[in-house]
Amino acid sequence: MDRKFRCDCPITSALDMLGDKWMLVIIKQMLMEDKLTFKDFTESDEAIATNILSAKLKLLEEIGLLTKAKLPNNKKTNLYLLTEKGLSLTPIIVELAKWSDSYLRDLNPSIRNGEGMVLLRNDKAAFADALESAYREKLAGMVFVKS
Amino acid sequence: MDRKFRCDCPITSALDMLGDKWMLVIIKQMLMEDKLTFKDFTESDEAIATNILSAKLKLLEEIGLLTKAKLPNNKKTNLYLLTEKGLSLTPIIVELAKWSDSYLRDLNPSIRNGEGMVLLRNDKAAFADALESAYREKLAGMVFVKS
DNA sequence: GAGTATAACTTGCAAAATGCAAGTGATTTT
DNA sequence: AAAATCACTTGCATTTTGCAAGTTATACTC
Repeated sequence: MDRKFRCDCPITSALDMLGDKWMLVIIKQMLMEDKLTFKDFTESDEAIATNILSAKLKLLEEIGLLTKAKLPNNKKTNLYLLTEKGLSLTPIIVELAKWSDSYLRDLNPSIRNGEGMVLLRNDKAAFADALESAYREKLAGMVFVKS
Repeated sequence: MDRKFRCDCPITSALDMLGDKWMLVIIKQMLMEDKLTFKDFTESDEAIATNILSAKLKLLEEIGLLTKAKLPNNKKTNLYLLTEKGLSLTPIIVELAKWSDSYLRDLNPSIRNGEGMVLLRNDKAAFADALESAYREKLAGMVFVKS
């Protein structure tokens, strides 16, 4: 029994799993930025170090938020794919985006303000659904072997 | 210029502020557990150390998520109160609760499963509104002096 | 009003998480 | 066969978190 959880509060328990610098960033990259392979993650804007990435991917797999897979004809490259449990973090990520859009621009003026923000502002549930659907469809159109 | 933000992604920027073990836990305690004073926080289930608490409260104030106040007849006790910017984190906290309720019970079976969960499951927006209203009303019924 | 208790901290040090740079071994490409 | 790529690991520096003990100002008690 390793004491992973601080107490019986659902919110604190979620943060015991997700409350750090990287876990939700990695999930976001999978969901919204087409990151699939170890290399993909290392090339992101956030510039995660490979040792941290390795540790966090392992953790995310243990928790059940992602699974590893391979393409049928490639023994080298790993694919990291969101599970249902991982995909279900979408609403949290969307709320983070919305809060940033509304309240964080004065602290970080460089925050992107593109096309996609319009739907987020008008209908965040639709925005979340669109993200989830797009991800599911990507998986549906892919041939891979779970490892 | 201190490099607080990793990049121009809204989600990553939110996590640059909130992505640690304590920031959202403290906000939650204010919003849902009537924590008002330094002492209140030290007595919570999560058992935060006083040095960490002190540092995080300072940070939360700098970011503008809370303000300090005092009761008119008491020069000793500080009150820590959520600002609008802080209160607007409610939807994020609610989504964390909902995710925990749905997906984290097998990893932490001790997660509370009380009365309040029913509304959360049925209508999370109503749940969030109820939390925000209750907090606003508490403030409205209080006499304090902002410091 | 003197002594005790309380609130809100700070300080010093230990432990854990994060970060950087370099290296390794198994594929895959040329 | 050699070179490049991918998915890591290792060693070490830095930062964050955690524990226990102290400090100061205010408030309460007799």
